[in-house]
Amino acid sequence: MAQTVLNSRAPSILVAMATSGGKHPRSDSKTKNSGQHITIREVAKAAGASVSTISAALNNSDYVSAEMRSRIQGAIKQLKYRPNDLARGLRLQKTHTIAVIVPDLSNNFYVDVVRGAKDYSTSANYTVLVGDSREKWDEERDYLDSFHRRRVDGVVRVPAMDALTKKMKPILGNIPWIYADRYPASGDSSVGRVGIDNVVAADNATRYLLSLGHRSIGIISGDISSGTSADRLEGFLQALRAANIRPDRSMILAGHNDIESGHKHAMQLLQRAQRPTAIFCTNNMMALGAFAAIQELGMRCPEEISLLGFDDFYWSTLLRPTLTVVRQPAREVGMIAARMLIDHVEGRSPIETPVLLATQLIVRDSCSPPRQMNA
Amino acid sequence: MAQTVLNSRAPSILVAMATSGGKHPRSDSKTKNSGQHITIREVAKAAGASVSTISAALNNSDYVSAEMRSRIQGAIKQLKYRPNDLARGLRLQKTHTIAVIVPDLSNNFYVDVVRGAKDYSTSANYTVLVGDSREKWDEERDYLDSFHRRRVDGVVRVPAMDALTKKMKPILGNIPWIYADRYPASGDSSVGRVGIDNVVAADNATRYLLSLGHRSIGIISGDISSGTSADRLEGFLQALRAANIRPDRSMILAGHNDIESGHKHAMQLLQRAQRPTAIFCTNNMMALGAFAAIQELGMRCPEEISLLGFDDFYWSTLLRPTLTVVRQPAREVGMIAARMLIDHVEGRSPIETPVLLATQLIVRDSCSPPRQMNA
DNA sequence: AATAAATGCCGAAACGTTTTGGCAAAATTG
DNA sequence: CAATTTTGCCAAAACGTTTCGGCATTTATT
Repeated sequence: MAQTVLNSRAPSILVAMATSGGKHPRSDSKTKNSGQHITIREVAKAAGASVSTISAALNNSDYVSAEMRSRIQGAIKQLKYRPNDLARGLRLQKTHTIAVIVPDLSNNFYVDVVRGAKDYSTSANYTVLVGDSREKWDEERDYLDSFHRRRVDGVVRVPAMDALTKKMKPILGNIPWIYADRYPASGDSSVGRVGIDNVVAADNATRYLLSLGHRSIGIISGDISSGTSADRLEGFLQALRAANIRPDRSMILAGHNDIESGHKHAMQLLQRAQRPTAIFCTNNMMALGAFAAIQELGMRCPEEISLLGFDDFYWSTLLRPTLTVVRQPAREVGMIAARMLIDHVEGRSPIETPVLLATQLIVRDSCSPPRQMNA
Repeated sequence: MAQTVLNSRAPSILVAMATSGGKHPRSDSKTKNSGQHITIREVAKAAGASVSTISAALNNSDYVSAEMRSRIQGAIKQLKYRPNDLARGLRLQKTHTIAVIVPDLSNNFYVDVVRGAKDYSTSANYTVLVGDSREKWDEERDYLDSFHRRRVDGVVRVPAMDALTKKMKPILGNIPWIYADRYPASGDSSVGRVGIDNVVAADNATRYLLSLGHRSIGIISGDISSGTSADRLEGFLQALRAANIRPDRSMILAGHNDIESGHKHAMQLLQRAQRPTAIFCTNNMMALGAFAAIQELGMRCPEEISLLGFDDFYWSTLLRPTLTVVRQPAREVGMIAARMLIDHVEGRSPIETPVLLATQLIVRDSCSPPRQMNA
């Protein structure tokens, strides 16, 4: 058992032999096909039929006699024939493929969006390609470009945070796309968008905090180039106004939807002389950052500070305290996005857009009434 | 069970739904191309050159004059031409694409594997397709089939747990594949495999528990149809033997690498009359399940029970206690798998296989010396 | 200056499918 | 039984690239 143990750093590249030999070794003289894969042509030969008949049998339409059909099946099985989707897509001018690009696959919310899109697509006989931009426009652009070159039939897009102002038409051309979850404040769109009703979600969440007695609430929201973040902030403010509380601008911080900015801004809020009694984070990563900040400062949650997050994790209940969050129907967002996109692609009449799904406030342990003011 | 479609109020965008009319508007009578995308042919026309010259310029090889080249660039930019990778792949009999299939994208370990593979591939001018089998062979097979039909140049495979006995050749044909992380006990392989040295990783981890004074250690390992799990169990036993401890078979439980089986088996271990003082879980999901079980039973960790896991999470430090784990270089596993696969695809001489990377024991708070026996 | 070689470009043939129009034979009709 | 339709199959033309062999020019070599 010769086991090579490589240091993870080891860059050792064992190099190149001659690339391609001068001669192309044509081994089989029987069939014209030179290479790797068996083609419909070889199936035809084996079944004693013509190429077009094989194709007809494959797309089981048309007139193919039962006998011929079974002969073809036999040949296919025996040769282990697999259709070439490149050729198919080229000829058909249709790939039966959609792409889904999300900003962060390590965020389970987006994994669920992807899975939703995948499941719907599968049921509609489409396959999906997934991209993971890691919140970087450059990566997103590269993915979109690649999707374009592969001629996907459409894309479900959750833009990276720094990509919200980018124009899509130059990148995607005629390929339709739909926004899921996030969407740009500027209304560049193609098929529409699906997400949640961010305003009412944030409004409800904030009302919950108010109902507990909180009057001084900090919010760590996303960048307002995102319509999503803007809406959540809007909902927050709306709830405050409804309760006749004047929002304190210094309590409103714009993060970047990642752990770091959640942490940074929570630190900032918590170390003020007049600190809030509750913090509302408008996405899950920032909530995690805030959670960490609270732990670091040794503050007791929820006794000293309440924390309200967005999006649920499957491991939310393992944290102490367990996290109270606004749960979004991630999977449904993905499913509906895929559905709308595919409907559009297939020329079916579109449903109204934007589609806004309802959220749910999952009350757990991280929020409680604030301590007495002078405690 | 979210409520669906609530359009209620249209917040920012009223969105014109001017999508496709019933008729297909054939606007351009000039070019032969009927449809969506601009082709190299139209670029040729615009640049006043032949198709083959455009191609030559594109693959910037060959003899193309500077003047012609810039004229072509101009036409490309103006028409927003994007090469069609379907046609390209068909002609070239090579897609410059590899696929990566992992069993669970909601497990961050695999996200990192994917990202590693993606980053290496990008640097080598390959793109990657990712599949997420959710631990189900059926889904994995469908993905592999799709990859085959797309004629990917190779696949990095982390098999689903119930897929370890399946033969690949019938599915993938001549497409080469490499195992990453998990591998089947039966040595069906193509390019080789890359992972960690599971035996020594588990051995080291176990020795650590022994060094703390634990003598009664439960292990929740994966199914032994997985070579990976078998190796980890082997390392565990090896460490016990080296310490002259006779392994207690009833302390060895085979889980399924998911939260549920971690939970179930931990419950079982913890509710025995003679319960272990430490539990070793050989993957991260099972560790989480065990963690939950401990919390549920209201046991104090590490005082009453030590817990040692596999794989790190980015949020491991948010749990209380923080988790002591064996950290695997997930990203490197992905990178090296991609490297070996691409090397193979391009006919370079392969490095020795299997490639086994070193792990690291991350000591945090979930393990401590056991309480006095009679406490 | 005559020849050879390099340069710059092009037409046509693939790559593996699907589709269209056609052609026989069989089945149906009058 | 003749005329028609249906059935079963096939050949060839696309789809958008790359590559191979040519063919003119120009440039280099005697």
